[in-house]
Amino acid sequence: MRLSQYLVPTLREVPAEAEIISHQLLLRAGFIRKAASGVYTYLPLAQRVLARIKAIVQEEMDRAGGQEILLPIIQPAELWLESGRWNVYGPELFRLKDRHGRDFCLGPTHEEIITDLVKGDLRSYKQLPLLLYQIQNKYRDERRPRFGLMRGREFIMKDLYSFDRDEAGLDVSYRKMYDAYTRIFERCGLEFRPVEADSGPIGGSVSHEFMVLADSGEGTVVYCPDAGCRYAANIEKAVGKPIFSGTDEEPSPREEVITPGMKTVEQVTAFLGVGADRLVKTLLYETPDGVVAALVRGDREVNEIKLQNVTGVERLELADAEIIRRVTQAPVGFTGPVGLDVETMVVDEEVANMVNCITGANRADAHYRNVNPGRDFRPDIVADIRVVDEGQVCARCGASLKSRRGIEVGQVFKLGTKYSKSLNLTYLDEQGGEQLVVMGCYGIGVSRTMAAAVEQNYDTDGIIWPASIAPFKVVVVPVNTKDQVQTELAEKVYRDLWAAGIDTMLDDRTERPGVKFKDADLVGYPVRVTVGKKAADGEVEVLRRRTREMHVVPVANLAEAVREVLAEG
RNA sequence: CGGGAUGUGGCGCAGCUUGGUCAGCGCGCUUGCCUUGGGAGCAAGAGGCCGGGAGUUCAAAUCUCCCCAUCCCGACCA
Repeated sequence: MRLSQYLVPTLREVPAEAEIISHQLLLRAGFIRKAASGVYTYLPLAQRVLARIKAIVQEEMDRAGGQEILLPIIQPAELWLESGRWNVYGPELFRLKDRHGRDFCLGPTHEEIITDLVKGDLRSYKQLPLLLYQIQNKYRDERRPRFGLMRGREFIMKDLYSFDRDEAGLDVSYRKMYDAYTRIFERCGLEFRPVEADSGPIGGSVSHEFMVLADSGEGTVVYCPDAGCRYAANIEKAVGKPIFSGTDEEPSPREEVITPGMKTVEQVTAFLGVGADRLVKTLLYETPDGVVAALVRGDREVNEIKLQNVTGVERLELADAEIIRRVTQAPVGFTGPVGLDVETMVVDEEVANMVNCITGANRADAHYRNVNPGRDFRPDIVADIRVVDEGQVCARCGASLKSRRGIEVGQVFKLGTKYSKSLNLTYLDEQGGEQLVVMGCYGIGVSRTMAAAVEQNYDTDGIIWPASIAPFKVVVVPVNTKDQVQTELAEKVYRDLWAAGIDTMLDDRTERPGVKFKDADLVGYPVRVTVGKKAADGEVEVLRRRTREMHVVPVANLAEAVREVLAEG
């Protein structure tokens, strides 16, 4: 391609709307333009990067036995009504009507339509396992689109669905996908980590997320630094070793202490001169099934996802002051479990084993000392409901946990029979018996992966594409366009590189060299071939974008030299 | 959906408090000259219903009201 004719509208200044690096650089380097909030046009360079990522995904899906299909983006409401998600999905579902007033939606995901497809054509165990996938635009009317491609309303995603005859089959499919994902992100040149994840509203038993490590990530990965342990989980899911405090004491009689205006853990611990680990925080949550109390140690936070999982409630919202007053007869800050009347009392495992702890007294300006679980209050559920973050202790090996920010680029789920049961997806086994299909689903955010790659590969001058997904591997820059020797050699070099099978851009614009160098850095071609003064001697410079290592190479050896640099990523 | 902010040539912004002389700056773009190893210089140009509507006024980018769009901060997800 010739840059003089190729649409790469680079910007010198950072567009005001872009906050994070990938958004800024993709706009500045001429990869994307915004069409509407959370909706982007992919210009030629971006389209090429996406094509490379997709190709890697396709190769690995096919290698694992996947078969690619293309599903409709416009989906009829009937399927969604049948699965119940037409109402459950809420305002995030893009809905539309046709001219007859019939309801449709733009697919945010494809479980319904693919299950419907398989239901129609799957009869026998002989057809299993079946792995079907598609790569296409998906739509979610996000509350708040942000960070450019990271959280768009239109985005490109790969989804694979696995259909197996039993759990053992699902295990095999899941493993295949897990391995395929590892290969995909490795091939994309990303530093990532597979982590245990909560399966959330999609449901199912086991789930892993693939997180690209980057400070701009919206998620947090908690991991064990011990090389032999390798425990890693999303903070939503992470478990730690429970630490029991004060267990060496004998239970003492409960007593009330006056704590005027002491509403926060800090205030109470400072006032009473004890550590926060001796306090119990009691938080009230409003749910469709009534008020839920959640008890964690004073120095812990409640993990609402864990809480939701153990209580099984559909929604969960921190209670407001009015509800707290109604339930506890006290203002915010003095809630405690003693004599508390709630629908469900969930107690963190650390709290359940505490001796002589301090809690609110459900009375303004008062706390209790020497409260003892079991004796002074009775938990309905004892479970791990606390946030486990950096500094806590690894449940497996006892090391001190670390955490990092991450961008979720993929997630794999074991769905089991959740969907096949509700949609009655069955097959006939060898005995002619009807069996539920066991399913899994596996997603990769393709457009998000492109953005994540930028978040991880840039410097002050621009993007540094990993060679495997770069839009072009090489840019050829003649320094002086008035110098015929240089321009002719650049043309030859350009043709030679293409002939050698290396995707190359020729910067044939009549710009001064500085402009072309700046653009080359910004766009992020992994290799720059500079045709300058040494052109007369048949020599050019090969510059590696990432490290700025440069060597002078005779044109005859150029393709080989370029390949060597590219092999380094 | 709550909270905050912003909308002025392609991009980045000033002007708004104190209505009039206010349509302006830098970058980019076009043409010419010049220059050619890190976003050069000179000169001449093109380009804007000041987000939209309604009002106030002799007069509105500027004041008022309504709407729209966009971005940032909090609860969800790839």
